[in-house]
Amino acid sequence: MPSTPSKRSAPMAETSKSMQKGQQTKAAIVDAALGLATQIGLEGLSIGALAEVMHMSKSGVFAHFGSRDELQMSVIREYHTRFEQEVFYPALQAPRGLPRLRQLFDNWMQRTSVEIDSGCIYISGAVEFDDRPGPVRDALARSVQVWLDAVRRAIEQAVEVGHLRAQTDPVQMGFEIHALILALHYEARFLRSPSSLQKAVNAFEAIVARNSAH
Amino acid sequence: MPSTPSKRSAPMAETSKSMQKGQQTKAAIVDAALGLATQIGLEGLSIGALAEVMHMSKSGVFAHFGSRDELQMSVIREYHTRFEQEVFYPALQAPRGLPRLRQLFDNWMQRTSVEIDSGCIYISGAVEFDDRPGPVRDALARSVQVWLDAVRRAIEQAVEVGHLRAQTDPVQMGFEIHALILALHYEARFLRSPSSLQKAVNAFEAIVARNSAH
DNA sequence: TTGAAAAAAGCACGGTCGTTCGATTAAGAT
DNA sequence: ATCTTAATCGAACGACCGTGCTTTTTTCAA
Repeated sequence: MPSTPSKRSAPMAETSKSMQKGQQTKAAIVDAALGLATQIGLEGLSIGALAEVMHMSKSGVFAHFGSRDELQMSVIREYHTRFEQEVFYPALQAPRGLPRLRQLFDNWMQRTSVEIDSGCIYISGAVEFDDRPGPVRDALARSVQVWLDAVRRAIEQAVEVGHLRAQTDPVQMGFEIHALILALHYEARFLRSPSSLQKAVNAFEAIVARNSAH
Repeated sequence: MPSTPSKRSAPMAETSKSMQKGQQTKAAIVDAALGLATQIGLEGLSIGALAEVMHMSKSGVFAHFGSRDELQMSVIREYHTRFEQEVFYPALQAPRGLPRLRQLFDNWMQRTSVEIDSGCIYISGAVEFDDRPGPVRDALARSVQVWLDAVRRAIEQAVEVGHLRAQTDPVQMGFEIHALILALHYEARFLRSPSSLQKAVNAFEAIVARNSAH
């Protein structure tokens, strides 16, 4: 019977299908680690706490990764994958140009809204690793950059198809959109300020209007 | 001879003037602690490391605060004071309205630029404490809110004196300006993306233009 | 069903953490 | 110069950290 032994209900990359027991529990560990990391940050993520959640021994958990860095990078990879699945790919169904850009922002904001309760490791990780060189920082920065580049490309397409003015600076516009997400996260999650979501929507519409053709 | 025995050259609230030795070294400790906290965060700030910097024993440092929370809150208070001195008060010399708002943003951005090397505890602290209730979180959130309220008030004044359109939503505009600072910090400090400062300036001008009278 | 290989556990190590407490030194007023 | 008080030190505590080893358990195929 191919029932998954995972304790958490969140989506997992692969379940049991032609997986040895090892990879299976490793996936479950990464899943739990991601849950912990979004709440207390990548730095706050400890192997002991993770083992407790998994009902395993510390060394049992540790053996799957070999180092704390590898554990953190596994979490980053998993987060990257889910971000792609939830935010990026679904937006590709919208037509090129403004509709797709709008969909990307909507999905992004939707995800950020969820993360007001759970936290976002692209944001918390940036603060935790901005001064700490190493492989984890590199992996995180690369992952973020991939996403920001995707947003910029969507803006460029919107210019190409004539939805946005030709003088639109895609990098500048990407910066401004990214800023809205950061402020939404900050004001909603830390300051518990209500209606932050509406403010982000308003600001996005203003940015689009300013760069719109006609 | 009233020379200050402080090891660091950063500005200190009070030096020796009618200060017992205790308060004097406490001020020096807070000064050093602020320096550490801006680099590695309030959470990363450890009493042991602080004692080493101060050439003191752990317990000697600890005795001045009685708890780690009190140390962190002392750092927050000190940061608040310096932020006021460097960003807020100087801008009050500019005339009410758009000039003062511009000056506030300039000073804020200037400070953020410096903090691209040193870090900003209003930003790092937000992600460190967004899920951790307690007195430190409260002190930090209150301190941030005081500043954001000051920015909002400056916007309201700009509306009152007719520099900005009457339909301008000060809370909305404050959100958007705050967003630029967050993005500047994120992209410059974490992603090491160049010309982030110029992007923030451009975006600010666009926001002002959109809300300007005439 | 047996046996090799993989997974997990158990235990210990050196280290850092915040905090406590008693002893020791320095400071400031008389 | 003395004495009280404040400031600092030194050592220790329990807890948690990441990691390395060895042993036990589980898995999976022949």
